[in-house]
Amino acid sequence: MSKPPTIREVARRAGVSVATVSRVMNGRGSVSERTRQTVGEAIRDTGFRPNVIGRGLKTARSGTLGVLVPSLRNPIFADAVQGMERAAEAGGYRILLTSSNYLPSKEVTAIDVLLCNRVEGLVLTVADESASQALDILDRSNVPFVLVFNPAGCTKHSVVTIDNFAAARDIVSRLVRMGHTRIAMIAGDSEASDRSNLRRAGYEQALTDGGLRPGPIIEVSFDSRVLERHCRALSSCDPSPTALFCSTDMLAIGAIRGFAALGLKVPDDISVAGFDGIEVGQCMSPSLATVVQPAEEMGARAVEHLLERLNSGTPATSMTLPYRLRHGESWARPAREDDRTERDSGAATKGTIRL
Amino acid sequence: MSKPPTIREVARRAGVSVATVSRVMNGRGSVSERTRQTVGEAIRDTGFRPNVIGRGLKTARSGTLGVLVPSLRNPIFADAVQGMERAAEAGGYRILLTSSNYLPSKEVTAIDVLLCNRVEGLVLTVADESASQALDILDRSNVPFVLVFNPAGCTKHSVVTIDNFAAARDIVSRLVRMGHTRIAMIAGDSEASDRSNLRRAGYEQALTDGGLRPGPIIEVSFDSRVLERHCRALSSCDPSPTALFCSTDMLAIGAIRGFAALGLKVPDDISVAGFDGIEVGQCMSPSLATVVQPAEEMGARAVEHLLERLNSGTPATSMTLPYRLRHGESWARPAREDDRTERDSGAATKGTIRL
DNA sequence: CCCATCTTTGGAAACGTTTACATCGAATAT
DNA sequence: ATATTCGATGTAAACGTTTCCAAAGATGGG
Repeated sequence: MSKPPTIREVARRAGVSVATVSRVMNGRGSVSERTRQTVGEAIRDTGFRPNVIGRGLKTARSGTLGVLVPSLRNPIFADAVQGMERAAEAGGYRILLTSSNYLPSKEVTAIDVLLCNRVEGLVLTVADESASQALDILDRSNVPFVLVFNPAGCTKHSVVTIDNFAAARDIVSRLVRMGHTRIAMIAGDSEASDRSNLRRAGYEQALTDGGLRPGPIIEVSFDSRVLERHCRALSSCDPSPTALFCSTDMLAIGAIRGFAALGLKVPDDISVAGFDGIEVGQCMSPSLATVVQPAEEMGARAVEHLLERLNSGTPATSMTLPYRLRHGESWARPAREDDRTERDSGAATKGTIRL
Repeated sequence: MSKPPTIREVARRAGVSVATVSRVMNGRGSVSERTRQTVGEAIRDTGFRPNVIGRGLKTARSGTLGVLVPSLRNPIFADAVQGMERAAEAGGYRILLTSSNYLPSKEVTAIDVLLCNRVEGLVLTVADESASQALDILDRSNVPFVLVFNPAGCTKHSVVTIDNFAAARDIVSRLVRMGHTRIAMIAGDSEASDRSNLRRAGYEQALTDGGLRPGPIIEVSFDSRVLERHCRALSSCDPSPTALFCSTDMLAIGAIRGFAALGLKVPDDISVAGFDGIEVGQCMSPSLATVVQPAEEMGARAVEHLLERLNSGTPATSMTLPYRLRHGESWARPAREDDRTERDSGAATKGTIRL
């Protein structure tokens, strides 16, 4: 376990001072061609790798960005992190990765750890922007940060997001225009997510616009994978919904699976629409109709904006990227004639079901 | 942009020396209860956060682990990284994340960056263990590392993996026992992956064991998403295969999608089996029959083993975790009677097709 | 009451860099 | 030839910690 060589050993070997070696490495200051060569050889011979910790201490720059996401197990975040990594690498930065598992308490400790590591900036997704203790800490910290996915609530923060409300409204409107009248929703636990709330509001707006009543809404814990129970509850409503909007693709996929387990066919028996646009959605059968968030791009843009703030002092800015609807085989016009014509007949189950 | 407070300011505020503050923070050395209180208050008042860079320089410990994976866009790696993050956090370590996009050249530069950052250890997945320049660099570096997913080739490295050969053989044997006689394979670019090669070997072994000839093998670029072309090529073989084994779930999902686009039903017209066990596989319809790698656990175990080597000097060790077969709706007995009985009739297309 | 021991504390060096400043020789301008 | 400038290089301080060592005060046994 021999220690790696230091700049001092390189200097000794090249017969110059450490300052000169440093100048050669960073290309700053003037160095004669001859010494530049000599030093270069010494670096190669010794296998010297500059210690960025030592450098960071002196320059007060760590060269790292902190990233905090709820979980990499949801591809939407994995994709975003992939984009962040790409952009960070392009900018010469490294990524310190943490995850919160959707727990606000872990958000706080993670932020704390990242700040101790003197990340130069952060990109993060919090459960609820308006009530995040983690953001309070960050606000006090003087370290610039960019939120991803979180809605652009207040203008003082940099945010890269899409219009969750409009997107949800749009896709649910599609269902309405297809002729669906009883449209249910499965929403991720709303306490845990400001996004989920906005999507739910968009859903309700679309129904109102269409002269329909919000159908049953089922709230599920955020990382639910098994949704048979919830699907059963939906299908046993009378009359049962002909369409279902889920606040994330992961939930939508679970729901399609749940319906299948109950012997219900999607979209023949019920249409399903998701939200996120994760890649597997379009690879499965039926392919998932959904709102596509450009997750990887969002991650990349977030980092790019962060680096601009860091390097050029650009002010904090919010970016609302375009989303798009992706059509899929998971939705269709309702099968039965009466489902297609009936409007606001009043029988739809209302209110929120908690399971 | 005021600088964060340093230990010196805390010391001044508490009226003690920096040494004492350091002792309070680290709980080392003896400090009277009274000063411990005073210092604690000073820390809280100033909002002091110890600068781990300064600490790292002195202690020669960065508190970070480097992680290198091909891409987070494949959930198998995202899951593994999630496991690594969890284990690292539990051990008081941070994760420096890089990705290679399956490019050996990026593997090298990423490793270099991580070493400059003085990671205390690494967890990585390389394209090909036996020919990885990145591993050569690491071998020379004295920094302990653990491979994940890569086959346990030589014993000198720590590896956390499954038996790729046996797993592939087992799942393909299932297809054979179901009665399939013409079983094709779609394999990720074998130059890029030692795993893919092993899985292919397992596939061939299963067929040989069953007295069958290897069917057509199609090699595709590793990150292929669109597989219609390849599916078309398979279905136009005469006689066409009744089953398909894919070297990753992502490929299998793409293939199922591809067949659907051609109007072919899985498993009615062709059975499909995957490899990896990513979560979405069991949520889609048809659910994907596959080999399940415990990705998250593998990541966690890799980090745990690494930390043990780091902290207790445990020697490098290989860990081959159990895999399991997950049955799914994507496979079934072949439909036509002749497909079920025919053995080695010799008509199966042979050799590797490159698309 | 003194010496030995132990607890508590502070001073200062070190970790590996960068960089402001000083130095020195050579080249250019006058 | 001298003054001036400039290029190349070295010296040393600084970044924020930890930790070795010494010192000072407290405690207690004799």
